[in-house]
Amino acid sequence: MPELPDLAVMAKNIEKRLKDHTLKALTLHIDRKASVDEKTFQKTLVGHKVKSVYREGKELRFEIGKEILGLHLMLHGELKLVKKDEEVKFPILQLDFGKDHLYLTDWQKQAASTLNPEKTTVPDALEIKGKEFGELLNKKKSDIKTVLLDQKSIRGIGNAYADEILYDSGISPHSIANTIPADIVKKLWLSMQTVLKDAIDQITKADPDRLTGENRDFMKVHLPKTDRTEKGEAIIVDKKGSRKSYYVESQEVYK
DNA sequence: GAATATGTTTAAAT
DNA sequence: CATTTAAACATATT
Repeated sequence: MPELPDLAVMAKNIEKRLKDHTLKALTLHIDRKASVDEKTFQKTLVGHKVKSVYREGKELRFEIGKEILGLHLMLHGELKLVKKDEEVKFPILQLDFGKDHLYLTDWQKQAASTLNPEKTTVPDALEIKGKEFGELLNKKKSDIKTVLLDQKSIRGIGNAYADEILYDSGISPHSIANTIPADIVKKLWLSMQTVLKDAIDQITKADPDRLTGENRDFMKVHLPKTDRTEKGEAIIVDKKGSRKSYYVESQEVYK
C-alpha cells in the first residue's frame, strides 16, 4: 500500500508521461467504488487533455479538461501504464491515451474513483502549519498515533510512516496527544515534514520512474522482518486490532 | 490446502 | 458527539 511519499512520486511521474495527452476512451470495469457510473465518467472526461496530476491526502488527482478525477488506492490498488492490448490483472478503471493505457487495478476491488471530489478543510500532512498542528493535538485525548492516522484530523499519513515519524521524534505511539509538551510537539511537526520529504527524495532517487507500488527500503523502525534497528535498539511490536505499531523503548511516553 | 496477515475506510457500537 | 471496534475486501504468504 503506497503511502504519501510513494503517491507524491507517482503523481509526478504520471504527469510527466501523460501531461497534455488526450483521453481517448474510458472503461469502468468495476463500479462498486466509483462515485458515478461509466457513462458519466465518459461524458465528462473523454476527449479532454490531462492538465496535471497531483497528490491530495492519500488520493491521486487527475485534472482532465475542467474536471478532476480522484483515485484512491486503498490497501492494494496499483496504477499501471501499459501498451495498448497488454493485459493487466484486476482492472478497476481503464484510461486510454492512444497507444498508452493507464489502469487502476486492485485485486481487493477496493480502490475508489471519484469524479470532482468534494473540497475538504482537513489539512494535508505536508501543508499544515506548526501552530495549527499544535492546536489540533491539544484537542485530542487519544493516542498520538491514532491522531496521525485519522484522515479527518490530518491527511496523508498511513501506518508505516506514522511509526517512522514517531521514531524520528522520539515519542511513543502510546503518548496521549494533548499531554505532549509544546516544544516536543514542535519537534514532532518537524519530524513529520522531514521524514515525509526525505522519503520523497529517496524514492525519487531510487526509482526515478516509479509509477506504482511502494518503496520502504529506507525505513528505520517499521520493519516486520527485523527485530533490531540499525542502531541495535530492540524493536517492540504491538497490535491494536489488526494494526501493528513498531517502536523502541527509548521513545518517550507522555500521559 | 487451510489458516493467516494485510491497512484503509466506513458503518456500527459504545 | 467523540471515540472505539469491527467488517469488508480477496489474495499471497506461511
